[in-house]
Amino acid sequence: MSEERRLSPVQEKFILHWGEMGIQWGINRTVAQIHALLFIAPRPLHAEEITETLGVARSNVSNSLKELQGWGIVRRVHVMGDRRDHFESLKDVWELFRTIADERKKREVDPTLALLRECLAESDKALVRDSHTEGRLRELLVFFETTTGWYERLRGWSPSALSQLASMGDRALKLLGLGT
Amino acid sequence: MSEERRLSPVQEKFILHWGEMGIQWGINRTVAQIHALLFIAPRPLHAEEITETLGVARSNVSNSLKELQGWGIVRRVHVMGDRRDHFESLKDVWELFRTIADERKKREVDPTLALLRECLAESDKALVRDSHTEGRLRELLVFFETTTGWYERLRGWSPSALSQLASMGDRALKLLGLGT
DNA sequence: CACTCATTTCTGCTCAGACAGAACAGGGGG
DNA sequence: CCCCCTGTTCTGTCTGAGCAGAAATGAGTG
Repeated sequence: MSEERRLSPVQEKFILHWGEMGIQWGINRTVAQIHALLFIAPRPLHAEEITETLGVARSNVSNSLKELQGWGIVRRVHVMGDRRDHFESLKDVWELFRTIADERKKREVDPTLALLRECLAESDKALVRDSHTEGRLRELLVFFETTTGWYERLRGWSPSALSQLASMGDRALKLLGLGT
Repeated sequence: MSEERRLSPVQEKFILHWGEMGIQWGINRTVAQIHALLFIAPRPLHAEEITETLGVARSNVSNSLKELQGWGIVRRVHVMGDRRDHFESLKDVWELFRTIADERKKREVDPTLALLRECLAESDKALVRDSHTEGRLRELLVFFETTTGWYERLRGWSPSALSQLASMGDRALKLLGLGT
């Protein structure tokens, strides 16, 4: 029973903060906390450990883990000699955030693109044209198309390439003849 | 009374979608809907119009407008010969999202950076070092430092420079000798 | 084939955030 | 100077997400 792994003050602080951050970004607090715990855990944890460590109900942990797996940032692993499922987070930070970004794009940006195209199509065949609204929506569409196109190219680049590019800063722009 | 401006189906569709999107990103539905309405409105609207158009309480509109102003994406304007406050959204899409990104960075990313540094500092002087947690947090810190540094450089660039860079795609990388 | 252990699903409760309506404040204009 | 128009703040209600505990499912073992 109760291996009772106590969190260090630093760990607790981080997990609590991560939970609050989650809320700001539309992610359930417990889900975010569990992810934070798995992220700093030195080994895969099983549900019972999570339950005890965070003080939430087992069912809550179960559902939250399912959601995290749905996001693709937590996966089930098996530990030899233990029947229980264990869970671990993606550990590579770049991969982690790329995965989250991919998923958010799929869930939120793509449907928005679809909706904007739909709206513009309907607007086209409407009896009373509303060119102002149309213009606004078109600008939004261009924005999302441009940025997602950009993201899709970027996401394939290696972290090192990205960070090199970042560290080059404005020099990169000059090289490319894109100075402001 | 009741100028009763009715929304077109397209407008309604867009506003409702924008509201749902808001929720996904941790923004109140009504707040997002009001923003959507102001974004597509051809002229500044006063609170009463918003109340009627969206069918929400006046107080709700008042508070939501205050929040939108806090985000810096809606501002009060005065219309000649009308004592009532009128409100309009930022119309330039790039500026709009840059403003939102700036604000989210200030509210969420910067505090996270501060917290991670705090955690690492505390971890440094702890009696029992937890090098694993420390490592994870350090990686997160590097990630946030890198990406925010990158954002801070990028945010000054003109939309046209950004879209040119995007359209260049991988060629840009090759030019910079950063190919994967 | 029953029993145990692990996990998921179901059910109902709880509470925080969202909201409406009322009360309040104030500032022009008649 | 008073009253009306506009906007804000306050207060109570309500809804839905979040959650705990119970029940159900399943999987492995003796």
